[in-house]
Amino acid sequence: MTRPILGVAIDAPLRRLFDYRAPASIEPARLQPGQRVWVPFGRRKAVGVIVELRQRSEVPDTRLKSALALIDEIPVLDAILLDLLRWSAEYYRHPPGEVIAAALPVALRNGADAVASAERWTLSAAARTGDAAPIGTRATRLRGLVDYLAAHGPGGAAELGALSPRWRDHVRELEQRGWVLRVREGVVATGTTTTAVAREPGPELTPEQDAAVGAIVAAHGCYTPFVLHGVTGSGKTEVYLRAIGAVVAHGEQALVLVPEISLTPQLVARFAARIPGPLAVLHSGLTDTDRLQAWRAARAGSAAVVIGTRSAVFAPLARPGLIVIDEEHDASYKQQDGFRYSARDLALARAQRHGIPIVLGSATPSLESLERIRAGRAQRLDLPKRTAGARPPSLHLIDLRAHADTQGFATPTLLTIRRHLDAGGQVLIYLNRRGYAPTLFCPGCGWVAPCPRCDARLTVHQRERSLDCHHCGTHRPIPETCPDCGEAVKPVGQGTERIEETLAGFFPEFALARIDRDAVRKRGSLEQTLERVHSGEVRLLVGTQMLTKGHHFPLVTLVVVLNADQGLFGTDFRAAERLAQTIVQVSGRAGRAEKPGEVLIQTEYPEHPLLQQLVHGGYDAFAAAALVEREQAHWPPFARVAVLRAEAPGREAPLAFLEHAKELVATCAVAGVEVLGPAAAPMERRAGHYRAQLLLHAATHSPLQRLLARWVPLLEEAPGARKVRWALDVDPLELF
DNA sequence: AGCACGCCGACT
DNA sequence: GTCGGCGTGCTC
Repeated sequence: MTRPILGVAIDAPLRRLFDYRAPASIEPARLQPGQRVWVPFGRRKAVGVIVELRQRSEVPDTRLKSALALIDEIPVLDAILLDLLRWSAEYYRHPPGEVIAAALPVALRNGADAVASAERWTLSAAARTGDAAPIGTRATRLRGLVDYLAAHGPGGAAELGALSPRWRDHVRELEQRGWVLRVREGVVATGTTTTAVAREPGPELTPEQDAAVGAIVAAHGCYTPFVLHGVTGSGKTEVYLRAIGAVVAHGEQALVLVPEISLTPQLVARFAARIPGPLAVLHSGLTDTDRLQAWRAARAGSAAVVIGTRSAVFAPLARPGLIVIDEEHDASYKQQDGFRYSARDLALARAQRHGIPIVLGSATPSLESLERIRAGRAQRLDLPKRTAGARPPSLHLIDLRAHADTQGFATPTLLTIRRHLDAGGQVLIYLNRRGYAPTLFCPGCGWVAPCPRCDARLTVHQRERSLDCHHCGTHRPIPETCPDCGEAVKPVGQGTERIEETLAGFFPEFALARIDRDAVRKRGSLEQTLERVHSGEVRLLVGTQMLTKGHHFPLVTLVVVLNADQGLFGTDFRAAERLAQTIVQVSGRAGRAEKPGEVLIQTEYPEHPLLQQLVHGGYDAFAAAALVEREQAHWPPFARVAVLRAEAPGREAPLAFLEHAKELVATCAVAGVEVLGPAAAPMERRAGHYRAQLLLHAATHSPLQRLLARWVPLLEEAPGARKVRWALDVDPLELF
């Protein structure tokens, strides 16, 4: 076999592979796709991943360079992962090097060793034959190390460290004098595993849980997608734990994906207490070293369970047995910049390639997943009842037009809060708007404080005494008076900070806490607040979305949704789905223990069909109706869409680029793809950039993919493509 | 993305 | 006279 050509992916925004001659020193038989290589790239050195081995290259011989060195013997990407990543790069039309980079820990992207190794020291041949430089008579520490190595053979940090506190200095000195040699040896990676704790026995399963576990276990070794629809408190996690337990008992590994916000130490502790084996954790808060260790433990198979956020979908697994996606409807599974992949969709593709079952769990399954069930592409598992006899909460709509409104609260709402507090219950108030007030207003001339860099208003933060833009981070002091007319300005509207103040005025005798990004900014303050809530000290809890994810509040008997209307008339086809999910998720915080829960939803549109369906038929009724609407309107999951977004410092450039892009669609000669726009984004200016987008719509996957394959290369060449920042989003979560 | 080349403004 | 601004081009 002659020196092959390597098709190499390099972490650069270029939609192609780069061809290199194999390194001269490497036997061709050692080369495999998935290995990393050092390559000369432009005027620098880069780490690349071999994607293909070929005999020929289209690149002229004169321009072809040789790879410098092979980094791995064992590929960092096995055949299945590499295939998944190649498919992803095509599907999302994203540069292959960036796609592969997304799948590897930073340390590996920079050339670190993929195999865990340990340093050991051994006596050199020179030391044995007496040729080493002499050690002085007073250097007893050095002598002691040499004697130890002579008596016991090679030693590592643990053994040598026991001999002397400054052993590293001494060993270095011995190395310099030629007495010892350093050797690296591969070891089994142990990774970021939690310390072993006593395994707790699980609770007894309900018949529904038992049936769900049975179905998942029976699918062992076969690609079988399950959608586990379990109402809040029905014990989804228990189902995961049992199914994972069975997989681990088979000697296989489970991969568990969770939304960013819910990967808390408590969740990890719960898994650690129940899984009979080491756990590797992968999330964005880890150091590069920790990530590398967890990655190694996953690949070596020493981690029985790998639990992580979005990017953990690419974690290597020595013996894959099961994939679990918790809260599969959660938006954090879709990467919102760069390589815009859906970890949920890629996990399905991965499970299929491995031939293993996958569980998508949620109390509010995405319409995509519900349609997957209807079309027979997933098996439904239901947990319709709460465990421990807890009853589902009752939902009531409060008509904001029919009742007096006191600083955001309708009178019946205040009376109900009073009733629950007097009965000893805990009350949770949900408002998805942090800060004190969304606007600073001048009653004299009508001026409102604008963000200088966005088409948005600045939010008043009373405690910080600042005006903040929640879109670009602009931060400035609150003016005393109107800059236009000089009159005194005042905050208008409600944010969580103001709601906290209002409630403190209404119910001064009850302890109050707020949970939102501002209130928990300090490290550990979230834990402290949660502790005060769980102890029952706090009686009124105000918060944003942060409250609805991953936290359980068993003492809460009343949940109030202050304003449901923001999502009711959204321009996005997913607005209704998101609102329903939010309401159901926040409602699920009520009445988890033996106390029955009550939920009040304040709205100006109590007759709105979405709210009526939710209140009277629950999430299932809502979802069924929403799916009918989606089908009639030809939106996903009954159609495929992609969005081309562009932004630039000037207003015209993005629109001009998208207009040109639209004309290029026609030259691609692909039937069955409709182009809508271009249109400015609803908030056109953000952080000083003007934004616009173009929507592509097709009935099915294949014409859209055929078009994108021809279109995106044209976009890269297009004049004006360098004047804007553009990005393609296939299967976007948000249209605007 | 990096990195270099290249051509016009305010400074030692 | 140079240091340095960011436009343009290239990476097997």
